[in-house]
Amino acid sequence: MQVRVRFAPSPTGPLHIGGVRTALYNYLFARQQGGKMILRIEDTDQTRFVPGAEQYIIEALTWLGIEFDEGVHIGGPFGPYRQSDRKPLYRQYAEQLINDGWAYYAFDKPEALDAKRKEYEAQKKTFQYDCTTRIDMENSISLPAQEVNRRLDAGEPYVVRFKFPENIDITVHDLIRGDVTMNSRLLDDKVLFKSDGMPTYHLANIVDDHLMEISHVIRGEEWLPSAPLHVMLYRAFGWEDTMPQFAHLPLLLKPEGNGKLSKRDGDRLGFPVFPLEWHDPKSGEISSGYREQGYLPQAVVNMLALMGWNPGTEQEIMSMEELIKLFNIGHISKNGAKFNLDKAKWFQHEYFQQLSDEQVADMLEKQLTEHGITADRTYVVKVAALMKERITFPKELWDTCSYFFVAPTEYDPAAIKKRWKAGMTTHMAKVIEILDTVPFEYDAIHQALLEDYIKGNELNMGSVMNSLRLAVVGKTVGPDMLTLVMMLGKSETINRIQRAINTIGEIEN
RNA sequence: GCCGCGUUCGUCUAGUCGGCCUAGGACGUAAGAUUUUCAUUCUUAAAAUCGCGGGUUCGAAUCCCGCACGCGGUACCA
Repeated sequence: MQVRVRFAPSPTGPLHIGGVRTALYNYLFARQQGGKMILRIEDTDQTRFVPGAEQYIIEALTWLGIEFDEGVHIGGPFGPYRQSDRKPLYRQYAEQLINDGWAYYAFDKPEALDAKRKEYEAQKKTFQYDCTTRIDMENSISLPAQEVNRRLDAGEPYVVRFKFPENIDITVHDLIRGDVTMNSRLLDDKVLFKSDGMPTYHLANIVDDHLMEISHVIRGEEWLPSAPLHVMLYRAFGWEDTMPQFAHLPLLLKPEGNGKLSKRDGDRLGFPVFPLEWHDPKSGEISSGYREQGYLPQAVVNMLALMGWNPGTEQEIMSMEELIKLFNIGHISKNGAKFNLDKAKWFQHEYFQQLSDEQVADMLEKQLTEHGITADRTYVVKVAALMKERITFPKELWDTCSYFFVAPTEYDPAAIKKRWKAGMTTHMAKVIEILDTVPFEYDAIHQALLEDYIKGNELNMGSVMNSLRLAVVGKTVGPDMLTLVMMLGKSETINRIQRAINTIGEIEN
């Protein structure tokens, strides 16, 4: 049997990171099984449509390297792949269910249903449209056939509801959780077909999954409660023998406390919950994205893959290719996972280190341009190589290595206090003298400055070298001091030291 | 309320049909080593009486029952 899986988001806004994980798991499974990955847009709720959301979804998954074989953006033999484009298709299936006694027309107005719910609520009960209450409502079961036909002919709005059998156990076999059984008595007669002529999710997803020959439905746990309905639908249509297998994924939880990860949490705790930055077309609100924060797509993929799944070994760093090889549904965990920012950063750091010097140089060059600086490519690459291991995000580049390109204009007061001791101006003047007289080569300077001058005079290595660093860099962080001096060149280094001597001056302590 | 799912170090988790678990790894944390500084790297440590209570068994994190807690669902939303 050909494995065919689908990712079926609703274009109601930016794709949530939990949705991204669902897409990823579908993708990994499809690739590993040599199957097909399909993108289907579930836009049956026209009131929730958000412009740009569909494009966002495609762009986000493309950025992450999650590719499709068929879908709304590339077509395929089972199209169309947007449910609104399949609208004419669904009515006949709803009618088929009615004709076979699996569904019925219901004419209840939304206000009438609301009133009913309130009435029940007043008695501390919950109204449910089911086998015990449908006889009291306005539908083709409670109303005489004549009346039903009259209303239909008169064009009265109606919905189609599923007619759950009264008391049967329905078992859903879930690949992650095993058998889950629910009794039909507790399930309500869900609306299958809405009065606006569109199907609900329940009808559309069964019809489409069947027509598109989907073999495995891998989706979020929030669908588990309605899975029995879906199983019943397959049964009602007579498609049970080709029904897809189900796997309900655990939820992604917020980092603190409990509950589903939401947009708010991300903004509050300083990490994105969306793959890409999102500009809300209505409110104008901007939500940050992993891409814009500088996360590498491989890092996001790797991190997401391990939130709810593991390869069964202790390996944690895995490329997409390895994930595809190693992925298996059996190792998906049952419990929800809390998002952990530190771990996300760790993955990012790991993948950032795998970048080539050239790639980091590209990032750095872009930032230099923003600061109006042009520099020699070879020099930029050298800086990139030196700085790479010290940072996690591209945006840290400029802040941590600007001194390679511009002289410091101020000196860290804390560092002055700690390192610039009495007599330091004399030592710095001596450093200038050494740089000026000794051949400007790493080993020669090293010998003259570190060995002969500092060690020879039993000076404090930490103090002198850090003061030198303070003078040249402006603060006491950075790569190997002499490497830096060699890169800056003789005159630039001397100028910087001289300026520091003039600016900081002699300290008495 | 009702229904369903879940519950192992702070976090992600290993643990697949009971014994090799005096519960392993990773992130984070702490200490140390290396380094002229920072970062990296390396070493070590602390950290879960396996939600609680009962069983079953020679033996349970692993099986059964009850309870608690958390989450999800309970829309003409997906």
